Amino acid sequence: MFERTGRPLSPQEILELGQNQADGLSLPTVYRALKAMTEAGELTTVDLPGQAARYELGGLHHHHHFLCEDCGRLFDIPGCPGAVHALAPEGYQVARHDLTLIGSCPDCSTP
Amino acid sequence: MFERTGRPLSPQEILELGQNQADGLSLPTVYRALKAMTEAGELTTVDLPGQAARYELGGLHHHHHFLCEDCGRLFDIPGCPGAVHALAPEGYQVARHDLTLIGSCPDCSTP
DNA sequence: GCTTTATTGATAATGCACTTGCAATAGCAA
DNA sequence: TTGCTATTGCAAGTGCATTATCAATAAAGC
Repeated sequence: MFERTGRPLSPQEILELGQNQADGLSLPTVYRALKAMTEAGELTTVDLPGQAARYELGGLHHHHHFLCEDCGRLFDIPGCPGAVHALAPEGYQVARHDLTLIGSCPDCSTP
Repeated sequence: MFERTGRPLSPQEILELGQNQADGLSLPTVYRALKAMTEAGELTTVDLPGQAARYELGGLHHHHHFLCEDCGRLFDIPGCPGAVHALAPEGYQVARHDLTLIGSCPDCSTP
């Protein structure tokens, strides 16, 4: 019950991975484990619009995500354009930000 | 039935605005109008994770959004850090990107 | 003024992600 | 092995945004 694939996984993906790995695994069990691990700080949540949330290991460096429109997978991408907070107009206090690149991953862009 | 408040509105917000403006307005009507106007290209959709979608006028310049965690409202912010696409690692083809700043709007940060 | 058509509102239904209740199973100590 | 506790799977249930249904009302045409 550990996710080391290097990219954020959705509950469905976790379910399928778990089922492939010999043990039968059910969706409620996935959600129960995710909830427990998130509360324990081991995982963090990555929310996407209109889709199920993804989960990745907590304590990672600040980074952003790449969403492949073809396969629906989400990837971590390192780095961050520094000037982001300066975009906020006068009076807006920025606590954090969220950047997602959308396109095709290597697997899907070179068929 | 036109939204010129200068920021993206959720169906709920549109409903409340419409109801305040003399006419009784119902949620199905809001969704019907939004669907028609979106298909006609007059509106574009702004999806947020875990929340109802927002709608804003189509044909605006490239811009991003600011989400106030206190009041839940979404605002337009001009500009864009140019170097965004360069963040993608080798092999990832970026079609577009999505940047959201999260924090407190002027109304909420100075009570 | 009266019939036909379109639009609206109220309500119920759908789809989806996620959660819960509960019986069955696994793990483990004695 | 026996009995107890914790975890699991299954199936049903929640909550929410969105959509369909359909009668009623408003607008348009005659």
